[in-house]
Amino acid sequence: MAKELNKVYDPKAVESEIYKMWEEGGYFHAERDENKKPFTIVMPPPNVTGQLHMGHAMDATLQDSIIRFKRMQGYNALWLPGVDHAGIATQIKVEEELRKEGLTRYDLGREKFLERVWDWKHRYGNRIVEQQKKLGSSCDWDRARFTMDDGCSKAVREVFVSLYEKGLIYKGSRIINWCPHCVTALSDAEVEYVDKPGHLWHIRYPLEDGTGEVIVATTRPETMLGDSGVCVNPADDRYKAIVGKNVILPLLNKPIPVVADDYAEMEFGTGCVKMTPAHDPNDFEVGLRHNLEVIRVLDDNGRVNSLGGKYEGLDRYEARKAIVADLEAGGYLVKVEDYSHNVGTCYRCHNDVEPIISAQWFVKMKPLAEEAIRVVKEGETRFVPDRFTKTYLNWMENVRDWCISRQLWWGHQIPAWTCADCGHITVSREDACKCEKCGSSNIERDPDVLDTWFSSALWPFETLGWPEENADLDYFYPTDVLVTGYDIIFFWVARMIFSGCAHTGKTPFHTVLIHGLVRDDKGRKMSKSLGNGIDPLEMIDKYGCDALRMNMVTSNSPGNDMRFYVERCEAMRNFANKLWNASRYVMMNLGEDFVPGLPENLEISDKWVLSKLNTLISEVTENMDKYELGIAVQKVYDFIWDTYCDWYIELTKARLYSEDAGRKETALKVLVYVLDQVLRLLHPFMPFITEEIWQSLPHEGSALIVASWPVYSEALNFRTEEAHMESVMNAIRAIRNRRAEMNVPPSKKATLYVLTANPKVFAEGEGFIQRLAYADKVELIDAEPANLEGMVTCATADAKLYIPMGQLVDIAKELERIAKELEKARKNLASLQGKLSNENFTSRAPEAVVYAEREKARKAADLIASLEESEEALKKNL
RNA sequence: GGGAGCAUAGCUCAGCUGGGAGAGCAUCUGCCUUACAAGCAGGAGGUCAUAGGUUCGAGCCCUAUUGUUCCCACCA
Repeated sequence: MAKELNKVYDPKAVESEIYKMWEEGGYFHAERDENKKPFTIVMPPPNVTGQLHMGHAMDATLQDSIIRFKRMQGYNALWLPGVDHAGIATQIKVEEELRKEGLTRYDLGREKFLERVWDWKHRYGNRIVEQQKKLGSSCDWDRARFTMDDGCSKAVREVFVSLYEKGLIYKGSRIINWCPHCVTALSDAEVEYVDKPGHLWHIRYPLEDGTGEVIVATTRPETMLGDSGVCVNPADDRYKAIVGKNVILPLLNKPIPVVADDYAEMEFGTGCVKMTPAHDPNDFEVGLRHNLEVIRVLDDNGRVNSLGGKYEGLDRYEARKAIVADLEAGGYLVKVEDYSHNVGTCYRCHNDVEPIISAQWFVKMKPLAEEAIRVVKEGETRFVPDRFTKTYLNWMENVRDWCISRQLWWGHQIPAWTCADCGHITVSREDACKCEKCGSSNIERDPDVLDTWFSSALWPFETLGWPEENADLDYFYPTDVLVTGYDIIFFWVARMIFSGCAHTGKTPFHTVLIHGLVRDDKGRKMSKSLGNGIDPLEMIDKYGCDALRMNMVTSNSPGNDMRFYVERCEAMRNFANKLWNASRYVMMNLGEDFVPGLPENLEISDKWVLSKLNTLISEVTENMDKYELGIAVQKVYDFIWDTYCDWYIELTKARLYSEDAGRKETALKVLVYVLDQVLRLLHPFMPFITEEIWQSLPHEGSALIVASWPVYSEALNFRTEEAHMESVMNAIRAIRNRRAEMNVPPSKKATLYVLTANPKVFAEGEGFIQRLAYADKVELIDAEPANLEGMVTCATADAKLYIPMGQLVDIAKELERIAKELEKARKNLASLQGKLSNENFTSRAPEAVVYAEREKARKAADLIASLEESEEALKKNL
């Protein structure tokens, strides 16, 4: 049974094998089972164009840890994966490929282009999935979905049509965010505002009647080509006389009216604002109120169109230059100020976004937001950490209609057909062939596709077969936890919540676990352009998947960003190695006939470790339940390294090397038992190494991945033995301490005399003290040695230990040290006594706390007494 | 303009329901002690940003301040 194990853990040798074993064993697959409670997580689908990055690693580690924990707890755990078609990103990728062939998508035409994209998807679409497997993700790959597969497409169509029927989707001309580079409309969420240095140009607009002029200020002078008015505040005395008059728009030399509207603020600039209804949302509103002409002067590529007179064809920034120059030459430019302002940029290509009036499709958000607000307010969906509730509600309460049409080819094409004869729009679940109003077959399908996030919003239920009624949907939906970064709360989480509520009548998950961003070691966002990204696959290659996962989950708390340190991978690799070697030690000592199980004749150290393990189990389970993965894993780490390796293994050595087969057997059984339990606790975080070791240990069941999660057992609580063991350990620490101070190497052994009020405890601990405190012999004594010459003393709360060190001991120095220790102990006691003599404390603090303080005071007093005795005795020897 | 996070050892961060502060890395000392030098044993290093307050007791709760990061918002 015991395999020959390498001295150094080699992740590469085991990871792919273990993963294959899991996959072939079908452990990732979840089938409906009415006898088990389901636990479902849907994976945020990575872009089909995606390359695995640290964000994925974070996402996957958290989700996989949770799903593995739940699976071990006996839930029917389903982690549902999939891939997103990623409209713009994918289309751009394929267009780039085409460009290398000297082609554009227009050369191919829509149909051929889409074939090309599908072709690309079939070739490269699986790459991200293969990379995810390297992270150890235990997803149900059999159920993997794609946002453009037939089922999802059907769901999208159903949602679009039903919202349209309810009047919650409409087509209208609005000011939208237009990206001239991607040549499509964007939603508000897809615009990133960046503070950019710019200018404020003050321009003179003469009155038509020659009686004066007004001066307007603008950050975007090129938009003046589309000006159709000037606005002043109705309460502004300076301009009351000119309201209703016309001013002459410079360069174009045309009259435009002066209107009065509250929108113009008297304090800002001159109090006059130029109105460009086609290129500014506020101006558009003002224009509606005052019947101003809407003059769109930029085309889809951001160039001035035919309404721009001599500037036609110029790019918006070239036009700006030309116009400013002409204004200056014509004497219209009053002044130019430096001015920093917020510019909207496209979240995909980072070019400046242009507000443009355009006919687009929108989702009416207010009615949908109501329920989405309610479910969160009433706790049906809860954010972890809680503070993101506010972020979410704030957004949802102020949400504006969602622009969902995109001028792309790759995506779900809008199921709307416009009739060329009567102009009616037919929206239909089935492809329409004639106008539903006039019956004409002269209809044309809307060329636009839907925002990628429109289909992502349906992810939790479209992946389970919605809109078909089916048993899987009933069983696994609503899902349980959604894990994602705070950067896509608006894009995705919010939209899933309102979509789930609207279409299934249920909030799609009860918990949203939010994590932060993974940054580089200088705290910068990892990005392609900075070149500071660290490749998770490279880390896996170097340190192993488990080490990378541990890096993600330790020293990290929900919602907070983390910096990625390669050193931490190294530290976690070391931890893996530590566990590996501890296991190797255990297995090396197992005989062929070893039978696992908890033995009857437990010794003090066994009870100590079992009791500690028991506490660990209950704490870790509690932490996991509260999604405190970082805290949970830290406790397991500490237990394995400190409790199990540094202490328990050392404590068992005397028995393992002894002739007493019975005692050896007991020790081994406990060693194996505790190791088995601790492997289970660690498995969600370090799945590979734990499975590999577990498989080598004697075990019941096929695999650790489906082994049961440890449970707290009252029968394994050994409080008294735990305390006794700790008191022996304290003595060992005290001696090691003294020896280290005196630079005595371990090889130099000495006899040890122990004077204690608890001889029974120390008699039981004799062997430990001898072995771990480097004594050649331990003797219990019942009185202070008469001669303390050459004797080192160590005092703990319940024991005094004497080590004859001959020449090494300088009595004067010993006295000095004892004096120092005494001072410290007295201070400590004084503070404890102060507290205990405080009536307020003893009466108001919880009993357990008061009791603990009394115990501390008692121990401190004992220590002082003991130190004083030593001091006295040593003085005699001076 | 609104909202939020963060400020703890030299560095990066934990610290769960308030009971006298921890880890990793770095550093210093001594060890190849037959699982592990990717290790063992020991040490040094913190007015928990500042000032108040609540409490028997505050890193943790409240208020204000400073610094810093982020999100949201249509002031030309």
